[in-house]
Amino acid sequence: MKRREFGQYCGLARALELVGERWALLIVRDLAARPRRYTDLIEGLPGIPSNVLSTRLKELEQAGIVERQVAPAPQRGLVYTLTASGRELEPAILTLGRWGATQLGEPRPGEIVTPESVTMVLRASFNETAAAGLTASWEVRAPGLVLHAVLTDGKPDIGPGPAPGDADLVITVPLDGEIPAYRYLMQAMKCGLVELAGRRDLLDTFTRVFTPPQAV
Amino acid sequence: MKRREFGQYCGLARALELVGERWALLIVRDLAARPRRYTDLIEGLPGIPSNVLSTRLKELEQAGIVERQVAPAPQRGLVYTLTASGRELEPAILTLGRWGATQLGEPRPGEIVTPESVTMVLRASFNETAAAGLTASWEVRAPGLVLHAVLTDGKPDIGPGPAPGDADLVITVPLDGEIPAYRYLMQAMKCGLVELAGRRDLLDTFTRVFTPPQAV
DNA sequence: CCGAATCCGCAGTGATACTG
DNA sequence: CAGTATCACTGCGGATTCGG
Repeated sequence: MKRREFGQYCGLARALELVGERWALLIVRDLAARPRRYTDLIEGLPGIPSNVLSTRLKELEQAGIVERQVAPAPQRGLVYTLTASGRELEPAILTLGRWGATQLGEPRPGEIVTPESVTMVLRASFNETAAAGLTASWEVRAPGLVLHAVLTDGKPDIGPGPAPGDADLVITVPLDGEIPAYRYLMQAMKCGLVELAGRRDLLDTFTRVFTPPQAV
Repeated sequence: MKRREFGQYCGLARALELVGERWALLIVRDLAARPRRYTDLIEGLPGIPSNVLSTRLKELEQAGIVERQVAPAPQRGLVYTLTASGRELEPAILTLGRWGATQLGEPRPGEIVTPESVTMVLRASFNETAAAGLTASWEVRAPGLVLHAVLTDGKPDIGPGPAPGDADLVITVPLDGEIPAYRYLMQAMKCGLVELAGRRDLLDTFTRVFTPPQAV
């Protein structure tokens, strides 16, 4: 399985050799949100051919970016996880995603939103300065979507699924239809078109902490 | 020329649709260093097929990332430049390149280094904190390579070619052979195996300003 | 059901040659 | 110098099949 090379001794070229193939960075993004099984990945990557996913996972495993593990406690089966160097890709993914977000425009027909993509946008929108020193937890709910964001002394834990323990504030965005994109979630929050349960004063904190300095 | 899509309303997916095709980000990297002509690009991207370069440039132009211009003063001809949104890709390129640099290992046989790639590594290595408030200029020379780095009150101008005006310090790295990779340049500087012309005290400043906090 | 492997048609790519 | 043109090849997309 000889991989195609760029012939340059350059960090960018090497990065593209390792994660530049089609679908590769999207797979890493999904795994950065949380460990996933093969079929979870298929579901979160609309239209990926199963043979391509299989090939990418092997390449990423060989590159030391992805690990294949037997799932721990309840559900057994195989899960794919990022290794340490895979996790170090997160800043690159977030930075590239921030740029892409400026090019998004309106959703095109058929384009979907997944919990993993919203998770990464939420991480990309995290404003370290605004969060400094804060401790609080939120749970965001919308159709097909539950996310948690926990701040511990300014350090974020942002991911899909409910907050561990009880969230200080549960924000429910009462929209219809499919999973809404992050921008529509934030729009609803800033207009107050949300249902709150818990410390209502933390809604404003949330929008400030999850709006990047340069805006998305 | 229908472009392949990922079917996700997500910044990362959109970014990959726009600059995820083979060679695209390397072309953007070369143009981020300085405007280049078609044949300059061919020369700086070892092994790129000319038809692929041609196709990519058209796609990038249509995406509003690259502009085709008639060269200004002396040499006439066509040059390709980044648009504003193309220039906004630079943080993403630098971040991805920093990750790739951690995966580089030793140069593989036949891998080359180009002035554009070294320029981008120099920009990626810039340490804003260490540079704060400084004003100074350097010129780095090595076989096949001349770079300038100008600091004005902490603001960097880093690119290929000699410094505008006279550099405060000219650092010549006396190596043989092809263009050396950035890491070898820095190694030589930190060991003092360089020739200096100008304010010799600025050598140490240079190595501090161009070593990122987490090291490359 | 999960986790793939296999087969096929086609589009994107690589290599080379050629042209305004 | 700045690209087209041609053609072989391979990776990708789509579907189906297969073993645990």
